[in-house]
Amino acid sequence: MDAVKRVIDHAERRCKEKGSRLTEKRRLALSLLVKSSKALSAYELVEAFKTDLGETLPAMSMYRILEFLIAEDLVHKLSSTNKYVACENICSEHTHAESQFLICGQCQKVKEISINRSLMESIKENVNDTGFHLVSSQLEMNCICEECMKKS
Amino acid sequence: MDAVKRVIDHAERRCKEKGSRLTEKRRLALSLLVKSSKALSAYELVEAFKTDLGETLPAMSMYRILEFLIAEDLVHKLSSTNKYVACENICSEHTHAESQFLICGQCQKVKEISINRSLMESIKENVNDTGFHLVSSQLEMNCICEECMKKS
DNA sequence: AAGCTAATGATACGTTGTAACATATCATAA
DNA sequence: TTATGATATGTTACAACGTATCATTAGCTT
Repeated sequence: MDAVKRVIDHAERRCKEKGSRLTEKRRLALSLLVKSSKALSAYELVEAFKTDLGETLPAMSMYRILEFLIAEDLVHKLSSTNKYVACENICSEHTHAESQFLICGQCQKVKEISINRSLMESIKENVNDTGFHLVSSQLEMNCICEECMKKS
Repeated sequence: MDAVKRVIDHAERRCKEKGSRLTEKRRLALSLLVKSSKALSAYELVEAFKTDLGETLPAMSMYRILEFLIAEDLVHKLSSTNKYVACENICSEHTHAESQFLICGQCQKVKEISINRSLMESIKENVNDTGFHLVSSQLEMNCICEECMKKS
C-alpha cells in the first residue's frame, strides 16, 4: 500500500503549508478512506477504526475529523448517500475544479470525474435560463459499475 | 387554489386507470406537496397534516404514503436533502423523461426541469467512458433562486 | 355477511447528525 | 518552565430521518 502512503505524504505537506494540523486521528481517518474503494459513512469509519486499528473513537469526533478533512479538500461528502470519500486528486499540485461523482448503487464504489468543461458550461447555461443559478457543480450520479453490471 | 384541484383530478384519474387507490390520506398528502413551493420532509408533512388539516398521522404512515406516491410518479424524493416534492408534470398525459432538480439552498424552493436531450446524451457518454453507466438521469443541483440571489 | 387484500396504526428501534459542555494536548510567551 | 490561550478530543444527550414488525381497520369480492 505504498500508494496510500504517497497520498498521506501529500496531504501532510499541503496541511503544513496551510498551517493546519493533520493530527494522528485525522491522518488515520483519511488513510481509511483512501484505502477504501467504497464511500463510507461516519459510523462505518468509527467501526473501521475499531476493527482495523483497535481504537475506539466517538462518532462526534469522527464528524469533526470529517469536517476538517472536507475543509482541507482532502475528503468529499456525498450528500445523496450521507457517505464520505477521499478526494482522488490529493497528489495533484494545483487545485482542481469541482468534481462529479459516479456512485455504484450496488456496491457503493465511487468514481470521481471531471466532466468536460464546455459540457459543464452548457449545463450551467441551461440552468440559468430557468431563473436559478448553479452554486456548485458537484453532481452525484446514480450509476452501476462495470463489475456489478456483469454480475446482474 | 383551482390549480391544485386540477392536479389532484389528474392524479385521481391516472390512479384509477392503473387500478391503484389514491386514498383520502394519500390525496391530502399529495395536495400538501402540490401547494408547497418548497420541498418538504416526511416529518414536515406530518406537521402540516396537523396544522393545516388538524389530523394526526404517524410518521410511519407518511413514509408509506410517500412510497406509494413515488411509485405512481406523483412525487419525487430528493435524496440530497431527504425531502419530497410533487411532480410538476402530473397533468401532462404522456410519461415524461427523468427530470433534474434545481434546489435553492437558501429557501428550499425547487424547480423541476428537463435539460436538453442531446446535452443529457453527452453527459451519458462522458460517464460511459469511465466504465460506469448511468442508471438514472435524475440530477439534483445545488442552486440559488432569483429571489434569494437578490436578498444577498 | 364472510373472507380476502390493501391500507393504516402503534411501537420499537436503527442510522445520521448536532448541541453543549468538559477535558486534554499543543504552541508560545512570560 | 510553567502559565496561557487555542486547538483537538471526549462525553452525554438529543434531534431528524427512516425501517421492521405486528396489530387493526377499511374496501372489495363473492
